[in-house]
Formats: sequence, C-alpha cells, structure tokens
Amino acid sequence: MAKPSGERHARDGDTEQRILDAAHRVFIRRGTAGARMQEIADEAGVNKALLHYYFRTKSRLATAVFQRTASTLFARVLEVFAGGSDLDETVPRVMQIYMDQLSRTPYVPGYILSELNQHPERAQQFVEALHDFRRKIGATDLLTIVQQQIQARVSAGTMRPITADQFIVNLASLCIFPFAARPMLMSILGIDDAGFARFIKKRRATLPQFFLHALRP
Amino acid sequence: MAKPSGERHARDGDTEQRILDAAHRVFIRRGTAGARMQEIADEAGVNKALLHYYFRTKSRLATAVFQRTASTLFARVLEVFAGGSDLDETVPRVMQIYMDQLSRTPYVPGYILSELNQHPERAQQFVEALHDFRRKIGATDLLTIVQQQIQARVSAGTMRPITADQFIVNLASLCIFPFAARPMLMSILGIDDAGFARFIKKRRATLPQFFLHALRP
DNA sequence: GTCTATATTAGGATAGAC
DNA sequence: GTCTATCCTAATATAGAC
Repeated sequence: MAKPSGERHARDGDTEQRILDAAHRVFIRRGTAGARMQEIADEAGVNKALLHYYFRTKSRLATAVFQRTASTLFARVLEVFAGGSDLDETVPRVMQIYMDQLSRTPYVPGYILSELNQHPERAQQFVEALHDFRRKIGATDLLTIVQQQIQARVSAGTMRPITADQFIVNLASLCIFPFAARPMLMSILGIDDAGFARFIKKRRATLPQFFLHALRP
Repeated sequence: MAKPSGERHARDGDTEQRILDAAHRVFIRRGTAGARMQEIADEAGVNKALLHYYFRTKSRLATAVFQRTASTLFARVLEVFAGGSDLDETVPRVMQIYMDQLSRTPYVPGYILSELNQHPERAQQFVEALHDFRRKIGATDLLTIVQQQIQARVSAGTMRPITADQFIVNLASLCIFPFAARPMLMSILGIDDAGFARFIKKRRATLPQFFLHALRP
C-alpha cells in the first residue's frame, strides 16, 4: 500500500487523507460488502478513479480503514489501565471513556464485529495494533496489567478472585454491547433516540457500581 | 411473500423450505450485502432461477430469513422468564440456555446486529416477533415480568433496586457479546478455538454468580 | 494528481423450454 | 416446478487526456 510519491496539489488538505476519512465513514455505516466506491468518492469530493489511484482496489481500501479503526479502538482504555493501579478507580474511568467514545461513534462496534465475523484473518491486524501500542507506551500487555490489579485487591481481601480474561470480557460486554445492539434494544425496550440517550446517561451513573459490586467478597 | 400454489415435485423434501434453510446459512455467515444468490442456490442444490420463482427478489428472501431468525432468538429465554418467578433461579437458567444456544449458532449475533445497524427498519420485525410470542404463551411483556421479579426481591430486601431495562441489558450483554465478538476476543486473549471453548465453559459456571452478586444489597 | 470516458465483470433478475 | 440461456444494471477497475 505504498503511497504514491511526488507532490500534491492539495488545495484542500491531503487528498489521500480525505479519501481515507470518507472511506472510513462509508465503510463503517454500510459495512465492507455494502459500501460503494462511488459513495466514497462523492463523500470525499473527488472522482472514483482517484480512489484507485491511491488505493488500487476496494479491498485494500477496506483493509486500510479497518487498520485505522482497530488501532484507535482500545488506545485510550489501555492508557487508563496502564496508568492507574487501583481497580476502584480504573474501572469507572474506563467505563466513562468507553461510553463517551461509543456515544460519538455508534456504528463502530457493529462494523468491527461484523467485519471480523466475515474476515477472521483481520483479527491479526488487531494483535498488531495492540503490539504497536504496547511498544509506544512501553507497557506490558493488557492481560498482565489487569491480572496484577486484580491480584492486588484479592490479596487485600477486597475482591473475589476472577481471571483477567473473564474480567475484561465482562467489562467490555457491559460497555460495548448496548451500542452494538442499539437498534435491537430500542425496539425491545420500546424507546426512541431520546430514550436511548437517557438510558445511556443512567447507565453511565450505575454501571461502575454494578460491576464492582459483583466482585465484592 | 405468498407461497406459490400448486403441487410440488418435492423429491427430496419441500423445496421452498430447502431454499430458505440454505439462504439462512448463507445470509448469516456472509451478511445480507455479502450473500450471493448463486451461493444460496448451490447450497440448496437448485438453480438460481428457482430462488426468484419462490421469493421474487433477494431482498424478500433476506427479509424472510431475518424474520425467521428474529422470532427464534428470544423464544426460549422468554419462556423461562415467563415460567419461573425467582430471579435466583431464572437468571442462571436463562444464562445456561443462552450460552448453549449461542455456542451452536455462533454467527447469529453478528448477523442480527449488523443487519439491524444497516436496516433499522427491521427492528419492527422484532417487535412483531415479540408480540406474536406473547400471544402464543399468553404472557405479559418481558419488561413487566422482569420488573415484577425484581420488585419481589427488592421488597424482600435481598436485592438492590435496578430498573428492568438495565437489568435485561446487563444480562444480554454478558451472555451475547462474547459470542458476537468471538474473533476479536480470541485475538486479544491470544486463544484458539479450543481455548475459546474452555473460556465459555468456565464462563457458564461463573457468570450467574457474578451477575447475582452485583445486585446484593 | 485529477478528471472523463470506457472497459470488464459480477450479480440480480427474467424468458421460455421442458 | 425446475432447468438453460440470456438480459441488464450496477459496480469495480483501467486508459488516457489534461
């Protein structure tokens, strides 16, 4: 995916970047199979041919978009876990950050999940994104960090034991699922957009307690 | 979607049904946009033209498949909630049933979620499926049932108050998300298929306790 | 680097024989 | 009711002018 060399006209910002941004929006709301090169071109304000000039094929463009999305997904959350040390503090912060982020990018979870279901080989891109991140902030891996923070509280007698993987999956499930399943939940709970916003607001306030209570001795 | 009248040759079972079964499998693993009529025909062992004979368009076929999937999704879970009365008993049973069901149909959550993200109008089919079910078993709606079971325990002082919608979303999140996100989790946790199976087995044993503990006073 | 015009293929849909 | 053959549009991709 080497970027073409040579100067850009770039009246209006870097073109390659504009295309990537547009592709990001389109792929995420339509899914990879449902996305149309024409729609991406329109959204980027350029001609279809330019997409091929920069990315050669739709498939490569899709890979680039997935890459970008995967690498930003866990960045902030990892920072918090790597930075803090007490779960009483890190869990609520992670939940806040997650739910804020997801409120702003509601299509992302659905995109990532269906993309991975249909192209399991993309999971590898995830692993690499996590490795990159670890190198960048010089942290050990997520599982180990969480494992240590759990161990600290278990030793202090303030938490029941739980494996780090179940801990992480529980946390991720409770934060991410409501956004991934938003249309389904709205239908089942009989609420509209405003109702969903209220639901999330309430959830922000109550979820950390729910989660931490579950692990009291 | 009226089924054509007249006799069938049906050497080998009802053809319309065979097509629907094949479509089900293909739509669920490829997504609606990614599914190909040819692949469905191959999988059903018939010619492409027959799909159009029975279902006219791909879009109608997709609707029929979604309908079918949506209506079976919550059937067994609703039965349990409608049947039992004490959350101490219904929650573990619902979790067991859910995780068993999802282990057997791993693509379903991803399919439903991405389908609803891309066609929010399908949410209506959900509402109807729920209504049908309520009529069939003569129960009141899920939210009310759960609300009552929560109220019973809160009054008895054995549970902290929680709204029925947050309760249901928490339960659904913890059960469904790990399957919807299976490829992502395998990648993040660094496990293979066997590892995932072990993870779920352990989860089956520990999740009910996690959930019920979260609501102790 | 960006466009217009065009090639090429894929895929949904129909006609008509049996 | 099922097939073969064909149509037609939509969508990816390329050629070539500017």
